[in-house]
Amino acid sequence: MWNYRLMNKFLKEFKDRGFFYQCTNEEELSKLLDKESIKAYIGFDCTAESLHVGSLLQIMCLRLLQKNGHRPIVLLGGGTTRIGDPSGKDKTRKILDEEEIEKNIKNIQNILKKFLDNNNPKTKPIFVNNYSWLKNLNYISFLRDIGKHFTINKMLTFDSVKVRLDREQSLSYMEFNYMILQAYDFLELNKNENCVLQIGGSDQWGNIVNGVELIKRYSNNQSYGLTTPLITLASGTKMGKTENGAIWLDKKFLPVYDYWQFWRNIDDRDVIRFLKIFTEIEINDIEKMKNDNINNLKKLLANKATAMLYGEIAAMESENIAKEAFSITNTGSNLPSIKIKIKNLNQEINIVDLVILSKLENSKSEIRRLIKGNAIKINNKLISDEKLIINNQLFIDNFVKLSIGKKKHIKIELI
RNA sequence: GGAGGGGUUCCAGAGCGGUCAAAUGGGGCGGGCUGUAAACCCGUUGACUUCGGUCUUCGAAAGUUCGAAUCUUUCCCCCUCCA
Repeated sequence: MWNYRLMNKFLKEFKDRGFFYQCTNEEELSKLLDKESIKAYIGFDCTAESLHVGSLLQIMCLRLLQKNGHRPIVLLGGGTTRIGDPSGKDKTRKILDEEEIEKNIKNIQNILKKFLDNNNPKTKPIFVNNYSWLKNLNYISFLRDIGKHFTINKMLTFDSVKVRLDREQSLSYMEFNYMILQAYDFLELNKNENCVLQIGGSDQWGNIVNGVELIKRYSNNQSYGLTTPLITLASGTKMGKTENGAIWLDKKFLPVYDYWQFWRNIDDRDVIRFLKIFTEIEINDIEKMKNDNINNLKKLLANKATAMLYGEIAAMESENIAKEAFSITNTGSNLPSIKIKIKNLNQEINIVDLVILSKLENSKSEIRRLIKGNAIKINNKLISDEKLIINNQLFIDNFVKLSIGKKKHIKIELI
């Protein structure tokens, strides 16, 4: 009996770190990975202009492949995004126009490049866009060559389809075809790039298996599928989206400091698990840390995760900003700043209007409520009067520190 | 095609002529406790306000009424059952 100790190094780490959910044939895949350097692909959806932490696990998989000498293929779903994956979706998504998709692809590709090693010729990522082969498909020949390998009977049993049918939510023929197209992508990459493995989230299992089977039937080649679990937070919610918006992997949409804070504020129960998944600290070292001070571990997580995307310096800066923001003795000269024109201040300004200018809040009622709830501070001093007039004298070296609640701190600077 | 049920504030879901900016729960936000955690407790959750009020909301439009989320008409959309 084949056992864990004989497992391939990549696969072992994949499991140890908590990336593993299902595999089409673990033993064979392990042997193959031992024998040669392979190409594996992960597909990314291009419905949004950027990726968010929900995709980070897949990105870590790509890095792990590289680390073990395998070559990742990044498939940007330029074609399939035009269709929309029904998996996990209640309703048909709105269909994006061409320009938007092209823009998204470009942006997403840039993000991925930041995470990957683009220099080693052996493991350098290959970026492909499935639109390049899907756009020219001939319907009749596609049905004859590919369509004949799929039975409706089986397609109807897939979760993505079943859920929609069970709830009597309409599923368009277009979306119904998504799984065939994804299977076809795998076949295409298998033929042209000799790609033998597809990795994806657990919700992609059905689509991945379809690909493996299609390849088998069409060209009698063996290929493999590997899925990762859906990462949830201890609080039970899906990772990646908060009330205030998604945790984007792009500073255009989420400032570096906020990204750092996201990791810094992770639930205690998630810290060790996330260190394994989202950092590349050796597993053994993480095991040893289990009893370390939890807040230091969170900082470590925040620093490592931020450094991976934005570099060590940016991570350090974020840590320093946090130190300032949360210390009461400091007025926080390095805090993120909002610049307002001196003439807007016009000698004096009402506190409520000042907060509006800071753009941290956009409703005056809300600001008044916050003041009543002891949430607003200027230079660390609690504001209790909503009619307070702020004048130049409060500005030290031309700035004031404005705090809303415990976590939002900025510097307002006069220019 | 026939017969019914429904669309309410971020979500779920009450209300069914005035006391409704709309119960309750969830979520969010803020405060307390702490550790920038969890749990728990408290407050808050349309906008503007000279804090007296004012304005905009209950699928859309028109109407009845002193007064409508609540009644009428038309329209749009969703669901259940039958064919």
